[in-house]
Amino acid sequence: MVKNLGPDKNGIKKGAWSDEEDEKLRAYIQRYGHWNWSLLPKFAGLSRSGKSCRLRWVNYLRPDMKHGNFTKEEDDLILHLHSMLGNKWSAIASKLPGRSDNKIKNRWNTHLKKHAKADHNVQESKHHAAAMQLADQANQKKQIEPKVQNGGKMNLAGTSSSVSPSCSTLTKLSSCWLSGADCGVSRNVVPQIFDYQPLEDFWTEPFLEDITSSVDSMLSPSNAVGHDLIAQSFSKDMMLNDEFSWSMLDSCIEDNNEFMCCWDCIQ
DNA sequence: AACAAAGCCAACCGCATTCGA
DNA sequence: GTCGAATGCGGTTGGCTTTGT
Repeated sequence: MVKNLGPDKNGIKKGAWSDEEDEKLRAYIQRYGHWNWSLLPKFAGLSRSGKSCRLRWVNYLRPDMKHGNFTKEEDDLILHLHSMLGNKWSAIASKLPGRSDNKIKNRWNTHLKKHAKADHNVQESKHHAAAMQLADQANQKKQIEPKVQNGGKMNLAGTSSSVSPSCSTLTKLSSCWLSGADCGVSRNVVPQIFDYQPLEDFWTEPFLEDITSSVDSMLSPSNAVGHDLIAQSFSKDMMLNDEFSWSMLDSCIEDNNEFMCCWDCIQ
Protein backbone atom coordinates (compact mmCIF):
# COMPACT_ATOMS: atom_id res chain seq x y z
CA MET A 1 0.00 0.00 0.00
CA VAL A 2 2.74 2.43 0.87
CA LYS A 3 6.14 3.13 -0.44
CA ASN A 4 8.84 1.61 1.66
CA LEU A 5 12.06 3.26 0.66
CA GLY A 6 15.27 3.27 2.61
CA PRO A 7 17.01 6.37 3.90
CA ASP A 8 18.57 8.59 1.24
CA LYS A 9 22.21 9.68 1.14
CA ASN A 10 21.53 12.40 3.73
CA GLY A 11 20.08 9.88 6.14
CA ILE A 12 16.57 11.15 5.56
CA LYS A 13 14.13 8.29 5.83
CA LYS A 14 11.45 7.88 3.19
CA GLY A 15 8.47 5.67 2.63
CA ALA A 16 5.86 4.40 5.03
CA TRP A 17 5.65 5.86 8.49
CA SER A 18 5.95 3.52 11.47
CA ASP A 19 3.68 3.77 14.51
CA GLU A 20 6.64 4.98 16.52
CA GLU A 21 7.32 7.82 14.11
CA ASP A 22 3.66 8.77 14.10
CA GLU A 23 3.64 8.89 17.85
CA LYS A 24 6.77 11.04 18.00
CA LEU A 25 5.39 13.51 15.50
CA ARG A 26 1.97 13.64 17.12
CA ALA A 27 3.39 14.09 20.58
CA TYR A 28 5.76 16.83 19.49
CA ILE A 29 3.18 18.85 17.60
CA GLN A 30 0.56 18.51 20.30
CA ARG A 31 3.05 19.83 22.80
CA TYR A 32 4.94 22.48 20.82
CA GLY A 33 2.97 22.99 17.62
CA HIS A 34 4.54 23.12 14.16
CA TRP A 35 6.46 26.35 14.45
CA ASN A 36 8.97 25.40 11.77
CA TRP A 37 8.59 22.32 9.59
CA SER A 38 12.23 22.29 8.54
CA LEU A 39 13.55 22.15 12.07
CA LEU A 40 10.74 20.11 13.54
CA PRO A 41 12.04 16.64 12.62
CA LYS A 42 15.33 17.33 14.35
CA PHE A 43 13.65 18.48 17.55
CA ALA A 44 11.10 15.68 17.41
CA GLY A 45 13.78 13.06 16.95
CA LEU A 46 12.70 12.01 13.48
CA SER A 47 14.88 11.14 10.48
CA ARG A 48 12.42 12.70 8.09
CA SER A 49 12.30 15.80 5.97
CA GLY A 50 10.17 18.69 7.15
CA LYS A 51 8.07 18.26 4.06
CA SER A 52 7.40 14.65 4.88
CA CYS A 53 6.44 15.54 8.46
CA ARG A 54 4.08 18.23 7.31
CA LEU A 55 2.43 15.91 4.84
CA ARG A 56 2.04 13.16 7.40
CA TRP A 57 0.48 15.57 9.88
CA VAL A 58 -1.83 17.28 7.41
CA ASN A 59 -3.00 14.12 5.70
CA TYR A 60 -3.16 11.65 8.51
CA LEU A 61 -2.26 12.65 12.06
CA ARG A 62 -4.26 15.83 12.52
CA PRO A 63 -6.69 15.23 15.40
CA ASP A 64 -9.67 16.42 13.38
CA MET A 65 -8.89 14.09 10.49
CA LYS A 66 -11.62 11.62 9.54
CA HIS A 67 -10.41 8.20 8.50
CA GLY A 68 -13.59 6.47 7.43
CA ASN A 69 -15.21 6.21 4.03
CA PHE A 70 -16.56 9.26 2.27
CA THR A 71 -20.30 9.79 2.72
CA LYS A 72 -22.72 10.38 -0.12
CA GLU A 73 -23.04 14.00 1.06
CA GLU A 74 -19.29 14.48 0.94
CA ASP A 75 -19.10 12.96 -2.53
CA ASP A 76 -21.86 15.25 -3.75
CA LEU A 77 -20.16 18.25 -2.25
CA ILE A 78 -16.85 17.34 -3.88
CA LEU A 79 -18.56 16.93 -7.24
CA HIS A 80 -20.28 20.26 -6.86
CA LEU A 81 -17.21 22.13 -5.67
CA HIS A 82 -15.04 20.56 -8.35
CA SER A 83 -17.47 21.71 -11.02
CA MET A 84 -17.03 25.24 -9.69
CA LEU A 85 -13.38 25.29 -8.67
CA GLY A 86 -11.68 22.65 -10.79
CA ASN A 87 -8.61 20.93 -9.38
CA LYS A 88 -8.28 23.37 -6.49
CA TRP A 89 -7.97 20.58 -3.98
CA SER A 90 -6.97 22.74 -1.06
CA ALA A 91 -9.91 25.05 -1.68
CA ILE A 92 -12.25 22.08 -1.88
CA ALA A 93 -10.70 20.57 1.25
CA SER A 94 -11.36 23.77 3.15
CA LYS A 95 -15.10 23.09 2.68
CA LEU A 96 -14.86 19.53 3.93
CA PRO A 97 -13.79 19.44 7.56
CA GLY A 98 -11.68 16.42 8.39
CA ARG A 99 -10.66 15.66 4.81
CA SER A 100 -7.25 16.59 3.43
CA ASP A 101 -6.67 17.83 -0.08
CA ASN A 102 -4.74 14.64 -0.79
CA LYS A 103 -7.63 12.45 0.30
CA ILE A 104 -10.10 14.46 -1.74
CA LYS A 105 -7.82 14.33 -4.75
CA ASN A 106 -7.54 10.55 -4.43
CA ARG A 107 -11.28 10.27 -3.97
CA TRP A 108 -11.85 12.29 -7.11
CA ASN A 109 -9.36 10.37 -9.20
CA THR A 110 -10.53 6.94 -8.11
CA HIS A 111 -14.28 7.35 -7.72
CA LEU A 112 -15.76 10.65 -8.72
CA LYS A 113 -14.06 11.51 -11.98
CA LYS A 114 -15.98 8.90 -13.93
CA HIS A 115 -19.25 10.07 -12.42
CA ALA A 116 -18.47 13.62 -13.36
CA LYS A 117 -17.56 12.52 -16.87
CA ALA A 118 -20.89 10.79 -17.26
CA ASP A 119 -22.63 13.90 -15.97
CA HIS A 120 -20.61 16.03 -18.34
CA ASN A 121 -21.90 14.04 -21.31
CA VAL A 122 -25.44 14.72 -20.15
CA GLN A 123 -24.62 18.41 -19.73
CA GLU A 124 -23.12 18.52 -23.23
CA SER A 125 -26.42 17.29 -24.62
CA LYS A 126 -28.27 19.89 -22.58
CA HIS A 127 -25.93 22.62 -23.78
CA HIS A 128 -26.46 21.58 -27.34
CA ALA A 129 -30.22 21.75 -26.99
CA ALA A 130 -30.03 25.04 -25.13
CA ALA A 131 -27.68 26.54 -27.69
CA MET A 132 -29.96 25.54 -30.52
CA GLN A 133 -32.88 27.12 -28.69
CA LEU A 134 -30.88 30.27 -28.09
CA ALA A 135 -29.89 30.40 -31.75
CA ASP A 136 -33.54 30.12 -32.74
CA GLN A 137 -34.45 32.93 -30.36
CA ALA A 138 -31.67 35.06 -31.80
CA ASN A 139 -32.81 34.48 -35.32
CA GLN A 140 -36.37 35.37 -34.42
CA LYS A 141 -35.14 38.46 -32.64
CA LYS A 142 -33.08 39.55 -35.63
CA GLN A 143 -36.12 39.41 -37.83
CA ILE A 144 -38.18 41.71 -35.64
CA GLU A 145 -35.55 44.14 -34.43
CA PRO A 146 -33.46 46.67 -36.33
CA LYS A 147 -29.76 45.99 -36.37
CA VAL A 148 -27.69 47.72 -33.75
CA GLN A 149 -25.28 50.25 -35.10
CA ASN A 150 -21.65 49.28 -35.02
CA GLY A 151 -20.57 52.21 -32.92
CA GLY A 152 -20.48 50.46 -29.59
CA LYS A 153 -17.70 48.41 -28.15
CA MET A 154 -19.34 45.21 -29.08
CA ASN A 155 -21.12 43.93 -32.06
CA LEU A 156 -23.86 41.91 -30.47
CA ALA A 157 -26.35 42.10 -33.28
CA GLY A 158 -23.65 41.00 -35.64
CA THR A 159 -23.11 42.19 -39.14
CA SER A 160 -21.56 38.93 -40.15
CA SER A 161 -23.41 35.71 -40.43
CA SER A 162 -20.27 33.66 -40.38
CA VAL A 163 -19.45 31.39 -37.50
CA SER A 164 -16.13 31.90 -35.80
CA PRO A 165 -13.59 29.22 -36.64
CA SER A 166 -12.86 28.93 -32.95
CA CYS A 167 -16.33 27.64 -32.24
CA SER A 168 -17.32 25.42 -35.06
CA THR A 169 -19.91 23.46 -33.14
CA LEU A 170 -22.74 24.75 -31.09
CA THR A 171 -22.13 22.17 -28.42
CA LYS A 172 -18.90 23.95 -27.59
CA LEU A 173 -20.53 27.32 -27.24
CA SER A 174 -20.17 27.54 -23.51
CA SER A 175 -16.41 27.44 -23.74
CA CYS A 176 -16.06 29.36 -26.95
CA TRP A 177 -14.70 32.84 -26.43
CA LEU A 178 -13.85 35.17 -29.20
CA SER A 179 -10.98 37.54 -28.83
CA GLY A 180 -10.49 40.86 -30.50
CA ALA A 181 -12.71 43.81 -31.21
CA ASP A 182 -15.42 41.99 -33.08
CA CYS A 183 -17.34 41.03 -29.98
CA GLY A 184 -15.28 41.95 -26.92
CA VAL A 185 -16.88 43.94 -24.14
CA SER A 186 -14.76 45.92 -21.77
CA ARG A 187 -15.01 45.53 -18.03
CA ASN A 188 -16.83 48.77 -17.47
CA VAL A 189 -19.77 47.70 -19.59
CA VAL A 190 -20.95 45.01 -17.20
CA PRO A 191 -19.53 45.97 -13.84
CA GLN A 192 -21.98 43.99 -11.75
CA ILE A 193 -20.80 40.71 -13.12
CA PHE A 194 -17.12 41.55 -13.13
CA ASP A 195 -17.16 42.94 -9.66
CA TYR A 196 -18.36 39.56 -8.47
CA GLN A 197 -15.78 38.38 -5.98
CA PRO A 198 -14.35 34.87 -5.91
CA LEU A 199 -15.99 32.45 -3.51
CA GLU A 200 -15.00 33.19 0.02
CA ASP A 201 -17.51 30.88 1.55
CA PHE A 202 -19.60 28.86 -0.83
CA TRP A 203 -22.47 28.48 1.59
CA THR A 204 -22.81 32.19 2.10
CA GLU A 205 -22.54 33.11 -1.55
CA PRO A 206 -25.48 34.65 -3.37
CA PHE A 207 -27.61 32.28 -5.31
CA LEU A 208 -29.84 32.63 -8.32
CA GLU A 209 -31.98 35.40 -6.94
CA ASP A 210 -29.02 37.62 -6.09
CA ILE A 211 -27.28 37.09 -9.39
CA THR A 212 -30.51 37.64 -11.26
CA SER A 213 -30.90 40.98 -9.56
CA SER A 214 -27.36 41.84 -10.60
CA VAL A 215 -28.27 41.10 -14.17
CA ASP A 216 -31.41 43.18 -13.76
CA SER A 217 -29.24 45.99 -12.63
CA MET A 218 -26.81 45.40 -15.45
CA LEU A 219 -29.62 45.65 -17.94
CA SER A 220 -31.05 48.75 -16.37
CA PRO A 221 -31.34 51.68 -18.80
CA SER A 222 -29.65 53.94 -16.28
CA ASN A 223 -26.41 52.04 -16.50
CA ALA A 224 -23.26 53.10 -18.26
CA VAL A 225 -22.62 53.37 -21.94
CA GLY A 226 -23.03 50.17 -23.85
CA HIS A 227 -25.80 48.79 -21.70
CA ASP A 228 -28.41 49.78 -24.19
CA LEU A 229 -26.66 47.62 -26.71
CA ILE A 230 -26.76 44.70 -24.34
CA ALA A 231 -30.35 45.37 -23.43
CA GLN A 232 -31.34 45.36 -27.06
CA SER A 233 -29.64 42.10 -27.76
CA PHE A 234 -29.95 40.15 -24.55
CA SER A 235 -32.86 39.71 -22.26
CA LYS A 236 -32.53 38.50 -18.71
CA ASP A 237 -34.41 35.36 -19.56
CA MET A 238 -32.12 34.62 -22.44
CA MET A 239 -29.11 34.99 -20.23
CA LEU A 240 -30.25 32.94 -17.30
CA ASN A 241 -32.84 30.49 -18.44
CA ASP A 242 -30.63 27.53 -19.19
CA GLU A 243 -27.39 25.77 -18.51
CA PHE A 244 -25.71 27.39 -21.46
CA SER A 245 -26.25 30.84 -20.11
CA TRP A 246 -25.07 29.84 -16.68
CA SER A 247 -21.82 28.50 -18.03
CA MET A 248 -21.37 31.77 -19.90
CA LEU A 249 -21.90 33.63 -16.65
CA ASP A 250 -19.44 31.35 -14.88
CA SER A 251 -16.84 32.07 -17.50
CA CYS A 252 -17.46 35.78 -17.16
CA ILE A 253 -16.84 35.53 -13.46
CA GLU A 254 -13.76 33.43 -13.96
CA ASP A 255 -12.19 35.77 -16.45
CA ASN A 256 -12.21 38.99 -14.52
CA ASN A 257 -10.41 41.10 -17.09
CA GLU A 258 -12.36 40.99 -20.24
CA PHE A 259 -15.84 39.96 -21.13
CA MET A 260 -15.79 38.28 -24.48
CA CYS A 261 -19.07 36.95 -25.67
CA CYS A 262 -19.50 34.47 -28.44
CA TRP A 263 -22.62 36.03 -29.69
CA ASP A 264 -21.37 35.94 -33.26
CA CYS A 265 -21.14 32.18 -32.97
CA ILE A 266 -24.88 31.85 -32.95
CA GLN A 267 -25.69 34.58 -35.41
C1' DA B 1 -5.27 -22.29 -6.47
C1' DA B 2 -2.66 -19.27 -9.28
C1' DC B 3 -2.03 -15.51 -11.94
C1' DA B 4 -3.15 -10.95 -14.07
C1' DA B 5 -5.44 -6.72 -14.12
C1' DA B 6 -7.65 -3.07 -11.92
C1' DG B 7 -8.48 -0.34 -7.89
C1' DC B 8 -6.90 2.25 -4.30
C1' DC B 9 -4.24 5.51 -1.57
C1' DA B 10 -0.03 7.07 1.11
C1' DA B 11 3.84 9.36 -0.01
C1' DC B 12 7.00 11.58 -3.13
C1' DC B 13 8.40 15.15 -6.48
C1' DG B 14 8.71 19.46 -8.64
C1' DC B 15 6.99 23.90 -9.22
C1' DA B 16 4.89 28.27 -7.53
C1' DT B 17 4.25 31.42 -4.01
C1' DT B 18 5.29 33.73 0.24
C1' DC B 19 8.26 35.73 3.48
C1' DG B 20 12.19 37.56 5.71
C1' DA B 21 16.98 39.20 5.48
C1' DG C 1 14.83 45.13 -5.59
C1' DT C 2 17.02 40.60 -5.02
C1' DC C 3 17.85 36.25 -3.22
C1' DG C 4 17.31 32.08 -0.67
C1' DA C 5 14.62 29.39 2.52
C1' DA C 6 10.21 27.80 3.91
C1' DT C 7 5.81 26.50 2.79
C1' DG C 8 1.87 25.04 0.06
C1' DC C 9 -0.16 22.87 -3.84
C1' DG C 10 -1.21 19.67 -7.55
C1' DG C 11 0.45 15.84 -10.33
C1' DT C 12 2.50 11.41 -10.25
C1' DT C 13 4.37 7.11 -8.55
C1' DG C 14 4.72 2.69 -6.47
C1' DG C 15 3.12 -1.05 -3.99
C1' DC C 16 -0.56 -3.40 -1.42
C1' DT C 17 -5.34 -5.16 -1.88
C1' DT C 18 -9.23 -6.70 -4.32
C1' DT C 19 -11.47 -8.65 -8.16
C1' DG C 20 -11.77 -11.28 -12.29
C1' DT C 21 -10.36 -15.21 -15.18
